[in-house]
Amino acid sequence: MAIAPPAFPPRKTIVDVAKAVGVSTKTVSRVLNREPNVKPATRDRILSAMKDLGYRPNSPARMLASNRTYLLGLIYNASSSYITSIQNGVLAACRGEHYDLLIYPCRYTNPELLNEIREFVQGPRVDGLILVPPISDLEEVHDLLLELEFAKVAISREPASDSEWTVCTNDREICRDMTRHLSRLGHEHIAFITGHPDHKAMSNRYLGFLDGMCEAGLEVCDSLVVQGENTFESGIDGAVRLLRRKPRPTAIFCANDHMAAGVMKVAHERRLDIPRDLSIAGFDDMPIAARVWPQLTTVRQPLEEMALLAARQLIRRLRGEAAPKFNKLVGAELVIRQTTGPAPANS
Amino acid sequence: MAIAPPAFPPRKTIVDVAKAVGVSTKTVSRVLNREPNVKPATRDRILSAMKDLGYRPNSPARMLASNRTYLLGLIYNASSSYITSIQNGVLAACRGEHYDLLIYPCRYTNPELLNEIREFVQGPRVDGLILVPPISDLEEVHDLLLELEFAKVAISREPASDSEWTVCTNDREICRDMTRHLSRLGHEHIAFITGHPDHKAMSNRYLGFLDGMCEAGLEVCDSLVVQGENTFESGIDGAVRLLRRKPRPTAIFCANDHMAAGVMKVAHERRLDIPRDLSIAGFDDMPIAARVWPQLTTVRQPLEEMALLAARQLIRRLRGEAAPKFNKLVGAELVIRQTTGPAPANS
DNA sequence: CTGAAAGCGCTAACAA
DNA sequence: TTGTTAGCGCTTTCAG
Repeated sequence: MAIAPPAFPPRKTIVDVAKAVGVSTKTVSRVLNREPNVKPATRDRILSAMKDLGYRPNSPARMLASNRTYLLGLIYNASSSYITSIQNGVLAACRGEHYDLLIYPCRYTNPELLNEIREFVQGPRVDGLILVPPISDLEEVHDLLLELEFAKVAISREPASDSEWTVCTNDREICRDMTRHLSRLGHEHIAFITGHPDHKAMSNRYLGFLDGMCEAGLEVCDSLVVQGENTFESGIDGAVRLLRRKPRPTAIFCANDHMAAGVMKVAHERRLDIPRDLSIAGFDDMPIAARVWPQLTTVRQPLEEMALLAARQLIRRLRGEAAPKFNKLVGAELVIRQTTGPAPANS
Repeated sequence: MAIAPPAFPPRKTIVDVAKAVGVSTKTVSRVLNREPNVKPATRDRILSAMKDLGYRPNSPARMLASNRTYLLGLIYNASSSYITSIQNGVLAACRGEHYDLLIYPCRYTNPELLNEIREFVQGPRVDGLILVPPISDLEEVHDLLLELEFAKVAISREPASDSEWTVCTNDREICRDMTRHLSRLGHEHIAFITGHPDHKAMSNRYLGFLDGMCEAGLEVCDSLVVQGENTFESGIDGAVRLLRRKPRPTAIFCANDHMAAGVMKVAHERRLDIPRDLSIAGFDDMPIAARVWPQLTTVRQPLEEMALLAARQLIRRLRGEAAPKFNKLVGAELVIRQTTGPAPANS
C-alpha cells in the first residue's frame, strides 16, 4: 500500500559481508561498532568487503537490537531565534559519529510541556537530549528527566547539582566588561533593559551590569533599569520609558540584541544620533546586529561551539566513555561596533 | 557498556496489549496503523487497553518490520536564514502523523553534495525528502533522487516534469505588483538588485520587475540593474554602484531583504532620508525587515505554510494516499511599510 | 580473538 | 473481521 523505499539491487546485509569474508556476523558487527577484539587483519578485510559490496548498515535494525536510536533530541522554544546556531553545533558533533538530530520545538509556557517531553523521550526515538534556554531553566524539566534517568546536557544553565551536565558562558563577567567599556567612554547615566525574568542567563547579565557600575563607582539609579521581555517590542517600550527619565541616560545596555534593535528604532524616530546622543549595546550578536545601522555593539556568545561541546559530550556519555562531571564554561567576547561612543560633553 | 535508555517498569509491547484484550498481535498492529478491517468495538477495547497499560509503540521495531522510518529529511543549505520557518512548517505537518524530522544542512556548492545526499537517503534513515532552494534548484539532485526512486517534494521550484511535486509562490506576479506600487508612487528611475544567479526563484523576481516596468511604461535602464548575491554585503555593493548612476534611481527594489538591509545601510551613511530621498523594497519579510529603521517594505512569502503543505503531501504519498500530481501555488503578499514613499518632486 | 543461536517488537503474507 | 507464522537486520548472550 505505502510506497516502500526501493531496494534494487537488494540491499546488502552483514550476512553478505560475513559470507564474503568468511567470518561470522558477529565479527562484522564488531567492526561496525568499533568494538575491540578483532584482529586488525580481519578488520581490514571486513572493511574492504563492506566497501566492495556497497554495504550500509540498516539503522532500524541496529536500533531495535541495541535498544538505541543514535538520535539526539533538541528541545527548544519555538520562537527562539538562536536555534540555528545551536542546531549547527549539534550537527557538527553528530557528523562522523553516526548520530543524527531530531528537533523538537515547543512552547516553554505550554502547561502540557512536561507531557510532551515525556512522550518525546519515551517515543522512544532519541537516546539523549540537549536543552537550551528558556527550557533548560525549568526545574521541572530536569526533574522529569532525572526521574526517567534520561541522558541530557543543558546549555546556558547553572548546574543545580554536581552530576548535572552543562555548558555555559561567562555572562556576568562579560556584561561587567561591557559596562566598563561604556563607563570608560565617559557615560555616567547608563540604563539597562533586563531580559525576560524566566530566563536565568538574563539575570546574570543584569548582575554583570551591576558589577560594572559598582566597579566604575557609578550609581545604579532604579529609574534607569527597566524590565524587558527579550522582544523587539519590549525594547521599544523600554526605550520610550527610559528616554523620559531625567537625567536622560546617555547609554542603554540591553540584555539582548532584539531589544537593542527596538531601542535603536526609538532613537532614530526621535532623531537622536547614535552614538553621539545615545550609545546602545546589545547581547548575543544575532545576525541582525551587524545589519542594522549603525552596526550594533554587542556581545558574542559562541553558541555553535557550546552546542558542539554539549552534543559531543552527550554522545560520549551514550557510548559510556564520559567522565562523571561536565560543566564547561566558554568565553563570550565584546564586539565593539558603531553604536557605542563617547558620552555627550554636556551630560 | 553504553548507557541504555532505562526501561523500568519494562516496556509494554503489542503482545501485552493483545493478551490483555484477548486478540492477536496483528489486530493490535492494525489499530496502531489505522488500518481498516477492525470492528469499532474491538478497536476501542484495544485503544483503552493501550492507555491502561501505558503502551507506546517501539519505533525501531516498526521501522525494521515495515521498512519505513517515519522520518522526513530536510536538506538545506547551511547558511539559509529562512530555514526556521521551513522547519516549523514541516514539523507542523508531522505532528499527529507519527512522523518526525531529520534535518540535514549542507553546502550547495560542495562537490560532494550528491554523495552526501545519496548517503543520507540510503542511510536508510528517512522515508522522504523535502528540498528547499538553492538545493531544490539543482537538477543533479532531482536526477539522483529520481534514479533512486526516492520520494521528494521541492519548495520554490518550477516542476521540470508533470510528475514532480512542488510548492511555489507567485514570485513573478508579486514582483510586478511591487514594481507597480513603486511606479504609482511616482518613481520612474527604479533600480533592481537581482538575486544570486544560482537561485531560480530569484530570476522570476527579476522577470516580475520587468513586467511591472513594462506595464508602467517605464524604461528598464541596464545601468539600473545590478547583480547581487543575496547577501547583506552584496546589497551594499549594489547600492554603492547604483547611487553613482545618473540619473540616480529614486527607488531600489532588492530581490531579498538582506540586500535591502545593505542598501539601507548605504543610504543612511550618505544621509539620504528613507523614503523621502530614496525608496527601498525587499523580498521575503525576514524578521529583520520589521526591525530595521525605517521598517522595510517587502513581500511576504508564506514559507511556513508552503513547508506544511509540502510535508503533508509527502506524508500522504508515503502512505500511498496521494494523488499523482501535486504542484501547489500559494500566494505571496505585499507588505507595505515605511521604506517606500512618493518619488522626490525634482526627479 | 571468534562464532552460534536467540531474540529485539513489530508487520507482511497468507489463511481462516 | 481476525489470526498464524515468518521474518526484518542487527546485537547480544554465552561458548569456544
